[in-house]
Amino acid sequence: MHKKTENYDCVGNTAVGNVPVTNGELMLELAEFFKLFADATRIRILTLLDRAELCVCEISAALAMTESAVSHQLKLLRGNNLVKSERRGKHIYYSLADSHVSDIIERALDHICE
Amino acid sequence: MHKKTENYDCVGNTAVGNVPVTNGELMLELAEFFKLFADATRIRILTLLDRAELCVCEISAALAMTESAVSHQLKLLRGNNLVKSERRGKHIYYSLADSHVSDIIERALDHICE
DNA sequence: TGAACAGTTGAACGTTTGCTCAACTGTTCA
DNA sequence: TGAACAGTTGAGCAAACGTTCAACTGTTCA
Repeated sequence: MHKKTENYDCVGNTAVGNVPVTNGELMLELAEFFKLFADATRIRILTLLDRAELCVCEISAALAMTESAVSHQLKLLRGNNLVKSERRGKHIYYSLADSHVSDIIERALDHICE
Repeated sequence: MHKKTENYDCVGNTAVGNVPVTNGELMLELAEFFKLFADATRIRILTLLDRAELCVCEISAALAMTESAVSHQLKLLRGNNLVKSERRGKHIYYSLADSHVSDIIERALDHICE
């Protein structure tokens, strides 16, 4: 059995998009970003919103989930600027904040479908 | 307080890339795929391998983690065809299985860096 | 005003996840 | 052969996660 070994001094080395690899800061940010897509509920919400602007009760109906569960996920997505919201009367309407979002999902679909 | 409501019949409706949205099958597969990127250790491994083919001990040294921890993650990545491995003598060398991988990471970086 | 609807929030929970540890397999080389 | 190196694996554990539940805020409309 073996233990932790010394870290390379990789500062200055670059990889994907001229980005330092082994030092965690940006890599952690990247992982946090992918986490937003790493749940079926959130992906379904994002894909719904790519199709149309929807209020919470429409989303929860479409997904057959409680408004509470959906609201928790929307809060996460909103907090990370993947979606934006706007109250109109009784309803709060959500839509994608950014065209990058569907872009990234589409790219992943390419991979999955060979 | 409110309870679950009825599901829309969304079969046939399409969104991103002509893909049904609310029925879980593909959305779940998509989420599973993003989960592979949703961890700093795995992202760092993938980004390292995008730069060069490396054996486990090199990766574990670069990340300052035990070979065991790295090996567990490599097993996951290998099982999902993101990386491939090849034994040469004492060492087992890993490399990216697919050019889509760095493509997807690069796209996410675009988003993060505004 | 107050009842009903729409949505949010925090605590509690069961599940999933990532690492550690120890034991194991496979390869080299003396 | 056997010791040393390289890597894998399963069990165990702590932390993170997603849903539920109940209580709350905000808006409408009669």
